[in-house]
Amino acid sequence: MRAEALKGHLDGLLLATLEDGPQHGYAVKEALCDATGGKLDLPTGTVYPALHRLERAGLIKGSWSVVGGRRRRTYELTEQGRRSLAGARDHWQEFAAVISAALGGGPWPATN
Amino acid sequence: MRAEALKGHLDGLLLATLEDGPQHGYAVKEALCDATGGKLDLPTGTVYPALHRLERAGLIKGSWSVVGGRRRRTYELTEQGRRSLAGARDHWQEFAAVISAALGGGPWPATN
DNA sequence: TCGCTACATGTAGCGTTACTACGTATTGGA
DNA sequence: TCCAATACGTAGTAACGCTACATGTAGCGA
Repeated sequence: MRAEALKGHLDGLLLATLEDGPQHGYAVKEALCDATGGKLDLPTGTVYPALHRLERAGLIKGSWSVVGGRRRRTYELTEQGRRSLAGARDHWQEFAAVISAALGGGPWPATN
Repeated sequence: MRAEALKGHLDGLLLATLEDGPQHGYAVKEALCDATGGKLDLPTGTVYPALHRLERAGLIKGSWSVVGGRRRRTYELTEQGRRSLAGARDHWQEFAAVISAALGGGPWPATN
């Protein structure tokens, strides 16, 4: 699955991945891949810039560490990031309902 | 609702609007607005270029006419457009399921 | 020891696409 | 007469995920 259609939704996915505890960038990518059964295998050139963007926006907070000789940048949600994640979920619900309604052709539960 | 998050999904919506019969551009925009309870009120600067794009791609076919002194460009689905619409619906179902799974936090019926 | 793979991070430049802002023109109502 | 709605269009901008590349370590097999 191409992530091109993700435009505007990727941030929420990354935040959701960090919800259960701090992760470093590579682990976030892997977790996202696992959570979707390998259907969302994002290139690192997508993940890292997105994480930088989230950090600049104050939604996540990163810190360097070294594990097994490899440097890692571990990210965790900020309070603002947690609120943003809740907003992203609401937004997604509405977005999905709207698109499903307009796209039609399939029985999608538009009720919410 | 901003259409920014639409990236990659708008084409399918436009095709779906034309599925029940030919429409001119402005009517497509209005129909999309109605179908979503006013939540998807696209600017004309989004709709017209998108229709041109779809026509160039051979998914819709346009023809000029004059109604009530106003010129209209009426579009209808091509056979290729019909197939593309079916593909867009499939793609949306999978996309929505994947995002819902990864975003979590809400009971979304991933079964379909 | 050499080379490969996985891990781990990063940047530069590109392409797509929806957006804003504007321009043109007709009809019809205030 | 002015303005809103209808109806079409383009130019330029911005966002953002992508490709491609660069860097470096750890661990394994040949």
